Amino acid sequence: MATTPAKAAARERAARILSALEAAYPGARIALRSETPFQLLVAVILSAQCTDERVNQVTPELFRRFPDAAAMAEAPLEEIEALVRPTGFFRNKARNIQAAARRIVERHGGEVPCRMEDLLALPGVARKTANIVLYNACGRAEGVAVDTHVKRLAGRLGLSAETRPDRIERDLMALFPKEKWGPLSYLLIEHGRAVCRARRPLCPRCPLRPLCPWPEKTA
DNA sequence: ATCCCGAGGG
DNA sequence: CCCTCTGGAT
Repeated sequence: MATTPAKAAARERAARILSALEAAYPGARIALRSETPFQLLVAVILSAQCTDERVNQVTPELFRRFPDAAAMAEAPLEEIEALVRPTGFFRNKARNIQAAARRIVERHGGEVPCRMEDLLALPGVARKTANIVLYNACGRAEGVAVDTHVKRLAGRLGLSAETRPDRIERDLMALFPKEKWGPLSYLLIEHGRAVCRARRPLCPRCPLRPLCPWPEKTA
């Protein structure tokens, strides 16, 4: 594999950032609650532009009524809409959840497929959602889940100068070893929530301060 | 680029 | 009021 001193230096810096994150957030992992791969998929679809806490408030009742793909495929759409309304975008989310459930029943025997190509073919599922399902339900990461937190932190930390999620993901995949792709998302998300917040980032108490090129806005 | 969409913080 | 929260489809 061809490499350059600049790329090696970038990976070295990325490794230091990763070590600091692992030390600061030893328990970082997915916060969405689910019992099965299908429930995980539904929870991730619901998490778009919504806090995971709110998703966890609606999923217990949703999964009690429609626990698997077969049940969700037959559910009255209005009922799904009513149950997921607090998460926002409820019509799109309900429609996508049911359409995905039907496709899973018809083409995958009722079980969430563990192939990237099959996941991306599900309505409402793009790389961010597929990456999370692959890592958490299938036990292997084929990429880095780039959500709003990862996007923001990658920019501030100088890990990527891109704005498109797929390009940010490509940059992160080049910077970190494959076995870190899965955990990396949760470390960045945890840090993004606790310290490197979108609005008033807490730079003075940031464990990554010496490694961060972002100009501090707070004193 | 725009739309979908609710809830909470400041 | 404006911004943000684990996006995706048109």
